[in-house]
Amino acid sequence: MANIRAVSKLAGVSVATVSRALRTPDVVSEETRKKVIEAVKETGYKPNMMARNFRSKKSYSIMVLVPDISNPFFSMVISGIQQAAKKSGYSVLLGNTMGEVETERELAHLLHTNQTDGIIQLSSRFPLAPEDCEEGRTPPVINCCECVDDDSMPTVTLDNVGASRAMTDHLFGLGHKRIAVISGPKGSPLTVARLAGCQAAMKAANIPFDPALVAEGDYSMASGARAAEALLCNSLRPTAIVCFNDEMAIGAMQQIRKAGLSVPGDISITGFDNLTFAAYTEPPLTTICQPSEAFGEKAVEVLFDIIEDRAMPVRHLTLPYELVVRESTAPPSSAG
Amino acid sequence: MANIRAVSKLAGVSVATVSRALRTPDVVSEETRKKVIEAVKETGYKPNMMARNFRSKKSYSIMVLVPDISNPFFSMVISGIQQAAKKSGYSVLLGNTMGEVETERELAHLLHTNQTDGIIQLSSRFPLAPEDCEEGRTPPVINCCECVDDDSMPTVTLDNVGASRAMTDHLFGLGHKRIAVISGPKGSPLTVARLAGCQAAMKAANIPFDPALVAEGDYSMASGARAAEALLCNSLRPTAIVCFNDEMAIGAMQQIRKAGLSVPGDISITGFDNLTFAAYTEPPLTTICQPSEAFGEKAVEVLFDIIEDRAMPVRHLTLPYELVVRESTAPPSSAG
DNA sequence: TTGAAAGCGCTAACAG
DNA sequence: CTGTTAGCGCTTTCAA
Repeated sequence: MANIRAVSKLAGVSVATVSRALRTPDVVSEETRKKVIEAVKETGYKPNMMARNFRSKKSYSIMVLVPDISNPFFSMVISGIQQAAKKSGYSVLLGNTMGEVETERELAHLLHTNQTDGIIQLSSRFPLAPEDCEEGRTPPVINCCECVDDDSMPTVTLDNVGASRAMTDHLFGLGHKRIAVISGPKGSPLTVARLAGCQAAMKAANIPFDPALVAEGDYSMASGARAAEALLCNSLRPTAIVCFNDEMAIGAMQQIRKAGLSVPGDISITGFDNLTFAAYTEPPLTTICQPSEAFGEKAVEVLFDIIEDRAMPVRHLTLPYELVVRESTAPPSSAG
Repeated sequence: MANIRAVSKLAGVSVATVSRALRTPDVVSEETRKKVIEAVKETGYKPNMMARNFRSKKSYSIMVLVPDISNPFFSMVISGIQQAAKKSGYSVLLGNTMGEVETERELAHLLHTNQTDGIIQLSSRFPLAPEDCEEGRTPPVINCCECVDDDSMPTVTLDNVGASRAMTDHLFGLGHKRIAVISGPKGSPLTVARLAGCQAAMKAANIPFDPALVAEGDYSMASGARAAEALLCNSLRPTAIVCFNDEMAIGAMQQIRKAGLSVPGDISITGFDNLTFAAYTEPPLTTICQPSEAFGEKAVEVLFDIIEDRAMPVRHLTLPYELVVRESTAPPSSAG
């Protein structure tokens, strides 16, 4: 492979000039630039990015940590990240963590070995090992589309409280009074936020909150089915179930069918995320649309603010949700 | 950040010795090794991978080109790739191409700028631009889980002919005679292979192949719905539809419901891929299970054979499918 | 087993 | 505007 020296020789200029002609063309004369371009073509020269990055102490890559890449919601966010990164000439390293702290830390370690310039974490944990972050400056690590307990980490997040409140209000508007919830892991910041939204709506509607109507899931379809099964055992059956993601809603719907009940005839179901699949369930799912691609774009912006040490880094960004009403919600049959 | 020189000073050895103690420990004396380890700890030294890679002319990363990362099947394959890559100390660069040739080439170009050591392409095209591959040696580019027309590119693929034949046979076994197909883009190698499987089964069963019963889709749910709509207009309605992926099957099922027909009562439906969602559709989907994670692992193996210039590179690998029978298939109602 | 020294390909002062 | 020069941090001969 031709290197910069070969080009400089052929063009009859110094290597520095070649470098400049390529990186900062406006700083070399028209004539030299032409000679260089010509020589580049002739030699088939491709700059060695490894050398370039090494020299400039930047990898021009960011890493996205994702608990489970086969979750379609995360893939859409990642898609947004990649698009935005590409615009700035960055590439995206994938870090599938399977939710394991150890794997997360291992991957986050790449930051300190100069293999990546920044990290976008899609789950709520701060990924750096304690020994990895004793520096004074803000580490280039941000969170995207999750809630985080400590706010040392910049975030791009949804108005989760507002969204779940809007969803609960939608059900109240249809006449539901006994509303159950299939939540994420209890205690996780995201669950806490969404639960708060539901409770706020109930409070405003003067309906007491019944903890027995909250079943815990882990965002998988199987867990949604299990949780629904538990809820159906309740002496007084709920007339609606708010699920904290679409997968659990899909699992719940299957379980409800198995129990011989119908959606929304007997029970209304709602999801969260608006996966492409949500429009194709039977019945199509009422859900909250998260701007997944925008999440990715914004996350990249915020991260670059830190990486490039900009004066005014945005710390916390909240993106808007949208309630998407489909056929999985309807007024309760035995109204009142 | 402490560098190798700082460590060597503190340990009272040369930088070469530090490098050796870290990379090839068995070649330095027990005593020196200890001194070095100690100094590494004290200084908090982390080797600069950018420098290391630059020096050794390897990026230790591979790139996966994927037409659409939000397709759950691809994400599972990618997950397998990442796991296998990590085992060998490689990281995975993501290349979402949105199916665009231009983007593919742009990304594949990273190979020639030393930003990646190899490419796993998840769609059927050879991704290198012509001007990028005039070398003598095999480019480190392989295909995974797609069929490819020219066999210059090594592949890891499914027995697609066998799988679609098995699926068609399953339907014959149930008594179906009029079987329609919702295929991928016509002419694409994958479509050709799967269609061949269906036709082989039909031929063996002495049932003539009717081109009017093949509707084209693009693997999206929406396209599956459209294709089903077209097929339902057919004067003689099919009793079963073989779809070339699960998403199109899901779209088709919705369309069939909309037409007031039932699955499998009026029409049996089959998919391909066995997405997690396939077990949760209404009714649960009969489909072909592809070993998606194994795809990734094998692909990495084959790619490494090329990257590391092994003597006996495997060129073409075929992985086994599995027929998963669920409730979307049943004997035709008006049998015969 | 270790050290000295060269140099990977490039960028970035600093002079001119 | 351009050339000279000095490295970036590491690995890898080559000698000792």
